[in-house]
Amino acid sequence: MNNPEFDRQLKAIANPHRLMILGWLKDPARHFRPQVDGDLVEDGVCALLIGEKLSLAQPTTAQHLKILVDAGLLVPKRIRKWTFYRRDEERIVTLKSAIGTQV
Amino acid sequence: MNNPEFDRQLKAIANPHRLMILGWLKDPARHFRPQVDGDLVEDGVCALLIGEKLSLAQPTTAQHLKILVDAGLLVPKRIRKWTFYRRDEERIVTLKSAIGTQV
DNA sequence: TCGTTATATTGCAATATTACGATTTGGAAA
DNA sequence: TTTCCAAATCGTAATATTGCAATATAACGA
Repeated sequence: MNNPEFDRQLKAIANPHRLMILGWLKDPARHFRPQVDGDLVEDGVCALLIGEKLSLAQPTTAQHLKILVDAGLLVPKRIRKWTFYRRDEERIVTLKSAIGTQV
Repeated sequence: MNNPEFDRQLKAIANPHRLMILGWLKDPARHFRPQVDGDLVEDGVCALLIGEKLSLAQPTTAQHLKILVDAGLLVPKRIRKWTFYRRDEERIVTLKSAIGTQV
């Protein structure tokens, strides 16, 4: 019943900015301009572009991304100078299913 | 996209104590002893019994219940001296569906 | 009316969350 | 190496959340 990871995931999605990030990353090509390095879909979206769209300072964006990564909902991938983020669809499906049974 | 009610509902379920309340109220007869007034299923569960099971002070329990009621997930019903709480299954289904599409 | 019981409200402390500026780290280019 | 850029971390302020004690309100019963 008392599942710390589940609780961390619920807290992770209980924020409008982080919900927006998750929403945009469902279809990166639709929401972000092409990147020089890293494929939008394969590798994910550069933290810089996400922060730009959020209109939040860089450390704040980094913090939100960390919360989503720590919750297991996003996968980070470092390529050269940048960190790209994509959804972990499997974990997200599992989370939704847990919400379905536990809420 | 920016839906204040949806955000309030996500915050409401992002707490272990409130998750427990929602879980117990799925099958009140399984988790609570019979009540003198008010049918466990029809009317809901008395705040006293919920607080007892939570092992939290009465004002804290009342606060958690208020957050769930304000989010539209619980329905309160005052009968005589007591307030009974039951799940608003319709709103909860709608919330789950919104999580399904928005997360 | 008075006392008791159940719930709600208020005030407050401890902690968590969210935001930012400043600084550090890691990698790439000059 | 030095410089530059992206990201991460640190320190801190503002605000929100969570808990409790004290008190108020509402409903009942004697």
